[in-house]
Amino acid sequence: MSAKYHRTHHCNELNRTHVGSRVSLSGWVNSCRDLGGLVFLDLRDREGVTQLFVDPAAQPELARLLHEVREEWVLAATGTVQLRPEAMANRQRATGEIEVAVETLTVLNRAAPMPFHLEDQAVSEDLRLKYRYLDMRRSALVPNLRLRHRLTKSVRDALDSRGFVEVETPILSKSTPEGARDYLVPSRVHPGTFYALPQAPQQYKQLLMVGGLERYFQIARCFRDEDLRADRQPEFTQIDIEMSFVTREDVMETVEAMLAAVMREVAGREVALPFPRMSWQEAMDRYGSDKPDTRFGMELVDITPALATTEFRVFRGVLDAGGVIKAIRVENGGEASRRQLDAWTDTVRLFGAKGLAWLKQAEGEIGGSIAKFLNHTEKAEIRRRTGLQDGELLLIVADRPRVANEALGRLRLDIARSSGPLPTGCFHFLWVVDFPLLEYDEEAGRYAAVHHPFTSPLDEDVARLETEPGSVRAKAYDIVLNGVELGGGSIRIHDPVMQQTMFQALGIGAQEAQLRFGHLLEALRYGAPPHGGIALGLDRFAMLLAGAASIRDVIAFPKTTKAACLMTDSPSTVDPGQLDELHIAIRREEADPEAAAGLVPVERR
RNA sequence: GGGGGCGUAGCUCAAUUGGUUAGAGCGCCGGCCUGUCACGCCGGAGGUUGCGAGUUCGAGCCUCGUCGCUCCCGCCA
Repeated sequence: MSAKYHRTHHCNELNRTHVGSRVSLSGWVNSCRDLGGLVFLDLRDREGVTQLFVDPAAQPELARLLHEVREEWVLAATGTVQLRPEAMANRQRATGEIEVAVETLTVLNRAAPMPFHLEDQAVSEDLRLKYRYLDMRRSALVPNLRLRHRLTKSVRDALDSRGFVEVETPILSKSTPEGARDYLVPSRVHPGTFYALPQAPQQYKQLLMVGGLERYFQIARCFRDEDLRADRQPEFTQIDIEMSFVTREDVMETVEAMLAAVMREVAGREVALPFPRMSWQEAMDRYGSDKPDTRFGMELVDITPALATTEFRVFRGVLDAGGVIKAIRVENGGEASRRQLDAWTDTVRLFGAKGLAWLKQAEGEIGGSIAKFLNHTEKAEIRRRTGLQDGELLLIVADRPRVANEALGRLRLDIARSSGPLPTGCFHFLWVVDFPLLEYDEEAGRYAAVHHPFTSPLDEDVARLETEPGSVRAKAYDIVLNGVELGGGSIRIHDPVMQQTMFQALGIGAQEAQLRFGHLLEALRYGAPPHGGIALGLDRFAMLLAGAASIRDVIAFPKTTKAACLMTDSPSTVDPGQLDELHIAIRREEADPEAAAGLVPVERR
């Protein structure tokens, strides 16, 4: 009870109403200002900072102790709250009007000099990752983790109140051929076999529906051994949901209600329901993306009709090959420099576009890189379709629809982001529906599932599954927030025959289907209810709510883009004995004979 | 797998055309200081310029390779 670090208050609590009270605080030394005849010490805990005050004349032994004290030492202090002199109040802080006149001070722990300034906003990220526990003491990370906690709790409450049951599914799972690369875990007791870490609890949650659970959810850790991005980590968390006896509308309504509750509780915001819905085709046509950011305009305009009879060779070639000519109109773009246009050209080339054409208008006249190839009618028609005005710029890509859309979609985002911050505190939810069911994979020479192989086709498209598979749409839906894919789901196939048909369309033979998905196929035979669900990226959601630039900022211990943990230095080599037990031998890499021969220690850094 | 950016003191950065002993601020160590709040002032220590080759009379700077961090393309059912 009376431990020396017992606290009566936290460090963001005391104000003028506490003056005269005897209090105890514990925390870290944020800074210590020894003025010689006066000593101030800012004590910090997770809630805030309180100034401690010591008068060396009155307490010489305390002053001597404080002389030793350094940044980030851990202290417990007891003293009396006193008002600061009027002019000395710090209005920046909740506790700025008072200070604690110290009576006893205990050093709970010393601290080595910090590897970086905790207050320094410019510290490199690898250093922050190596000393994540110090990074956490700074202002940004802990509030993000607390926000994430509130988010998770709010999700649990919202789903619980709607009859959902939280169920844990196995982490040691089964490898499946479709989808992302698996993280594998070797089996000790079954030599030569492997578990896979789940990319998602997809099959388990469907089996829970067959099991009659009806409403399932899980805050589920998922693992994918693919290359990283600012919004992609090798392990991440999904809000995983599955429901029985539901249509797409039922799932979307449930998710909307949950998201509205979360937005209210976590962000204090009311969002209008239902969320807007847009077909995948419309999203691609208007925004060049299957996750459009609808916070701003600058939509893609199809100017193909204006150029249907063009004799400009480049455009003619594209049109004759079945391509399209699309444009975005950039307000205030008329002044764009050559250098800027070159940079934009590089951007569209990333997506396979051969080039970027541009037009601009000044004093009613259209000029630009391709102006001389267009006749008067074509220019007028382009102006009519795009609304081009003086001082504005038109960026044009002529290519296959997919290339033109994606290139301009990216350009649209880049230009919007570079021409000033996008509206903050603004949350545009959007459903994108009617995704294609299948997509032709050039490399594999077969169709692949756009969502996953358990996704149900639209009823009206089923007939085309075997004749024209590329045109079949899915009972799938993505939820998009501010241009970020927050989650996606679908109504699943619950008919074993349909599931077999789907595997066939994917080029998965009956034998392989049985080997990889036999458990699911069999389960569908025993009275599987119609069911569907969704999975939402918890990390991305937290990132957006926190206004963070990367999901690393809302994950306590994230990994680098090479999937390494700089703090624990994982992955790492293991004891040969461990490998023996797992029946695993490390193959020597040909590329580096010295390292393979063990002449050079393998190091990372 | 590919492309861009970055790598110099504990941290953040500088260093002219390739030229003498690689500097500054903060931090660290020592001292001074009665109203500070990233206190201030004086003094001091601190460097394998990520690593390895090469070019050169001479490399932090140029070339090649390599490692790490990061952004993007591919990839991510």
